[in-house]
Amino acid sequence: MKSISDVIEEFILQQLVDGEINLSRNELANFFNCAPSQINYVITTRFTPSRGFDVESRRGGGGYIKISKLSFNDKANYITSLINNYVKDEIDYNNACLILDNLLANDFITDREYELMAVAISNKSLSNPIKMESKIRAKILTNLLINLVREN
Amino acid sequence: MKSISDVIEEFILQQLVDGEINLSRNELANFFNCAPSQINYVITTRFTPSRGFDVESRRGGGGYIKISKLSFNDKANYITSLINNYVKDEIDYNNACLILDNLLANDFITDREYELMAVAISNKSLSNPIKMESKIRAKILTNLLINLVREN
DNA sequence: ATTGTAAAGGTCAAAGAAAGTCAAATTAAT
DNA sequence: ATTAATTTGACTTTCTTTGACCTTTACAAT
Repeated sequence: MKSISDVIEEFILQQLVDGEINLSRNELANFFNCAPSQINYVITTRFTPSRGFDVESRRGGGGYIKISKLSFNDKANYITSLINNYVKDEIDYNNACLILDNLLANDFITDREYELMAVAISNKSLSNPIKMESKIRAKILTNLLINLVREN
Repeated sequence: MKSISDVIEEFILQQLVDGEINLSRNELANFFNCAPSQINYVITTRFTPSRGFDVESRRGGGGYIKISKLSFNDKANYITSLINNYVKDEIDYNNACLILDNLLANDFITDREYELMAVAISNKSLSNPIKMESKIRAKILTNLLINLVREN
């Protein structure tokens, strides 16, 4: 059975098609017949920055909760700064993995994607001393495929 | 003699005709009048990846166990044959993409994963004439990251 | 200007609801 | 008679729900 939190999440998501909504915590709680704090729970667990959302709110009379989809640019900036500050034009495998860890922790990539990326840049993939593109690529691709096969 | 585990296995298998089921561990245990952990036992012994099943679950309120059949029969063989027959030790970008197309068409990878893989092996990632691993890797990683930024 | 009050929303911790783990006890197979 | 497979249950971990109490804000009365 779907939890009430899931239902609320879906509901909010639907309203979010335009990129932004303003909602009233109490009204929403009332509508779904739940504790007002449940709305906070849904927001803190599902509408996190790492999932690409931004939330602002105001208390008191005429208070509100505004949820907006993170614009591309925020995410882009974050990743761009990773590129500029950490990757630069040279990086070893372990430091590269630290970056992947970071991406994963921020929910920018899934576990599977993490694996794909890690494999693509692994020493195993790159240990070809010859400069022929196609050979290197073949190795990378082979390792990506093996990774898919390995599963679990 | 048929054990209760066998019966539960059959039951699950029946529901699985559509390729996927969502079940509640407690309900099932209740239905079969067994310990909840027996469901785990059945799952870990019978619905393993190597038998072609994937299992995911969630705890807490609204928790569930989702079992799904891997859509392709012998995924490993299939992919291995791709490696052996098409990739070999050299492959150009366009042919590599044909393989990715194939994987995508078979639902072995998501759109995002397709992108990641394509970027990893793109000419852009590999056009470094120098044989220094770290530089090549940095390029690949950078392109993977840029790809993430582009997304959507 | 100051203060009081009601109307929001915020926090946090306890209770509840699932599922997971592990190992002991039992049962089946060889 | 051993070994392997199954069954059970106590204990753990994770996620959700609820409620009591806190803080901020707008507005009206002084």
